[in-house]
Amino acid sequence: MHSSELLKGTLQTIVLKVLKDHGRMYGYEITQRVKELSLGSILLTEGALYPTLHRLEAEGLLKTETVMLGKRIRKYYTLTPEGKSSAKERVSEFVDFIKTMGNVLQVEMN
Amino acid sequence: MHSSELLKGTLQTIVLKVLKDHGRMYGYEITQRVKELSLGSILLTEGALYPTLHRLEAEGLLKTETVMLGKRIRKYYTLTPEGKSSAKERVSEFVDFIKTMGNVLQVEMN
DNA sequence: TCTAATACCTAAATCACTTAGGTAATAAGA
DNA sequence: TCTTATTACCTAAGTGATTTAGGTATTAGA
Repeated sequence: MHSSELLKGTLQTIVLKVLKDHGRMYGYEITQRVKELSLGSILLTEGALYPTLHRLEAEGLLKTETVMLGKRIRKYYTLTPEGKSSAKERVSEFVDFIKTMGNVLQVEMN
Repeated sequence: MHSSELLKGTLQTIVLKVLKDHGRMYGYEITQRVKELSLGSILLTEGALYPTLHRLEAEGLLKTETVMLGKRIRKYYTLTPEGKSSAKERVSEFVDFIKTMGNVLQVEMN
């Protein structure tokens, strides 16, 4: 049961931060890791994930490494230096956003 | 006005909760209140707000009262009982979402 | 053996929100 | 007093991230 509407706009932040914390990862692995970390509540769809990975790569935030496992292709993604600072920036943006929302909604979040 | 992308999906929650906390309000007043509470970082656009108010009303979460101030129209919105429970539900959904994001992004939010 | 899971991908459709208008009354300022 | 800013409502076309709905193919498990 994922928080559908609220999740919008967070995909890039999630991908960048998860890659920052776990290092080299491939697409499918990211979906599984996020599922784990969110206790099953965030299920990234591949239709959103892959285009996002490609976009982040095109923007120079990620670099790829294609590996063959037998006959199966696997594309590993790693943060570039710009990707790392972008990850940090996006997370702090998110934290700011949460603080602001805490004020607006008058809720304590801890 | 920073976190534009992150704000998506939060408009209904904001409107419902602000109305719950402040009682009877009109559209323009909501934009001003949210601006205040967010210290200027959340500026609701009227193009998003008014259709949202109309939708919430159509769904039975808000009821309206039109008042004439001299020659000027003002439409006050109040939560219906369903609106009140919906506000509570959406806020707790948001809090859950934040907790989940805290786990995924590995950040403490307090 | 055949289904589930792994693993990559694209593209049309969706829909909340932005952008860009519109009308009009009132307050403030030059 | 004229003009601009602010208040106050509204709609509709365009945008763009995400969903939905496909596609291909390998490997593990029942």
